[in-house]
Amino acid sequence: MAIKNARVRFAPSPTGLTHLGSARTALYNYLIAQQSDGVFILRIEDTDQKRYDPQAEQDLIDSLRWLGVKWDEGPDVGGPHAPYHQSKRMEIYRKYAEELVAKGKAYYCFCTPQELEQVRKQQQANKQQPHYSGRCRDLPAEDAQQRVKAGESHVIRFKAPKSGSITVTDKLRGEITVENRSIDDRVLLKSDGHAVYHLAAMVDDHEMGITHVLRGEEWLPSLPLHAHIYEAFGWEQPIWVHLSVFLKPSGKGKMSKRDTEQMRLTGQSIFIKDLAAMGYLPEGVVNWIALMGWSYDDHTEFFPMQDLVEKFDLEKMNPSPAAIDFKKLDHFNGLHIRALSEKELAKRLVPYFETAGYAVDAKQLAPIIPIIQTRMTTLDEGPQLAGFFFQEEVEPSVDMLIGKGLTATASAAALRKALGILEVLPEFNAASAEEPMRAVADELGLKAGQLFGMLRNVVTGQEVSPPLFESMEIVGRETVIARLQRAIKALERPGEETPNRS
RNA sequence: GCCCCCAUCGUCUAGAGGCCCAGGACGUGGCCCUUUCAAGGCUAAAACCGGGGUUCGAAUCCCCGUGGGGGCACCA
Repeated sequence: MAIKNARVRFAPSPTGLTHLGSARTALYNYLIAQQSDGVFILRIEDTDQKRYDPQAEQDLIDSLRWLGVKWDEGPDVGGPHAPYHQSKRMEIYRKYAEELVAKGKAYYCFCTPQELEQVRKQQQANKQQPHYSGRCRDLPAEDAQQRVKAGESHVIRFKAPKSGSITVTDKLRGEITVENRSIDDRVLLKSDGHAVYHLAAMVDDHEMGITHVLRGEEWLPSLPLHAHIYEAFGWEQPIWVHLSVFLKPSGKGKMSKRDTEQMRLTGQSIFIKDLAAMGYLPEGVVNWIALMGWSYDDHTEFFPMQDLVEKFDLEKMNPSPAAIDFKKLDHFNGLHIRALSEKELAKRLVPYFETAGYAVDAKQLAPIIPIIQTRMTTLDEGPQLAGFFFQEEVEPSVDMLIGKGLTATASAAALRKALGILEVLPEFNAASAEEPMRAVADELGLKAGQLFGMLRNVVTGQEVSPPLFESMEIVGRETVIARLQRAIKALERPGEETPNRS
């Protein structure tokens, strides 16, 4: 069932780095807007001035941009419902809060935080669900008005019904019914004049014409409250969709702050920013998180963004929590690396070579792409794999230069023989070098692998490398010869007569 | 303590009463390809939380239990 012209929003509270959970919520919203020819709004929920962090907001914008999740309206791009920072919409919330007071659906409360805290403690001690005492709930309107005018510090509280029950509908879970007496008289407007989430989000969603609210599961318990607020205003509710939470890789519980730090130490992270630095592709990350909680029924798992836009479907979402699996991210990242054009991959590799200390451009990278593309799971592996192409000199240990089951002298002799032939080869390329080298091995009674292994170490300086002859061609005859000569010299130094591991 | 949500291989999931002695993917083991490492191909092991119902028939519906998760702020 296709949605048309959805108006959706992602409304984070920038208090820390953007992580996978937020990214997925943003992604799903974006997909719905895209596929329905709708509008995706980015709204910043910064009504808690103590916790708001401008750096976190910048990180949010960078992370979303990097992922390719684009918004139509938002703080940086503007739009018909500006401003998009809730801290700049105070008067709007005040007006609506007063409206509820006038309707008898909310009331002024003069209880101090200390008083509330005390009551709460007592309730907890009595093993009761902490609820507002109701002390100001039935204050005569005149008196309350008077005290407000006199400048007495106050908040506005919602007057939740005390009897009966309410039934709300979540797209993934169906109808949820709760007793009204379990719903508290929550604060809507704080004494500092800022609205609380419960008011600000409802007002904005209504004013911005939001049709589908996709948000984290942690909001599910307050959904009945939100439904009551909508009812109090006489507004029509949006379609509510509560996304399951992400669990730790172990599947045991939500990621705690300590967990995330622990994870970063081991080279993994749930922060988008880190993932980018670690060499993951936005395509890989998007594909990965899209499939945590949603699936497509023909078993397809490879999804470029455009396909997600076409295929994503709220009906196929899964309400149960999902454990994060970084192995699967590696898999998707590899898939997307291989799906990149050679030109594009070269371009994306440049920064990783730069941070590894190689000053190369995409053009210099171009020839090596075909031989490294299937060998990478993350972009930062590029320099490890192919750095030797750009090094003046490689530094294999003497041990590495000795062929399997050979002595140093035998190894030196073999390399010398190979050198003699490579020097005079009429053409120096992968195709022309392989056969003669096989012949050399034959002649010396060596297995091809024995000789090739030595050559690999000599030319690349590493035991794991891209294919040998292709590498030699790219490195070039001159450098190959120089590296061979150096290796032979190292091998012929006295005292190296022990046979190598077999 | 109270409220809410969830429950299929180790993990992500397919499964909307017979198509399921449960399918795919990741990971793991084996084989093939191969100069290393990958990629690719083939293949194997691996799950319906438990108990009651309903029904001719239940992974699928209902109830209870258990387990897991989330929430109970002038935070979002």
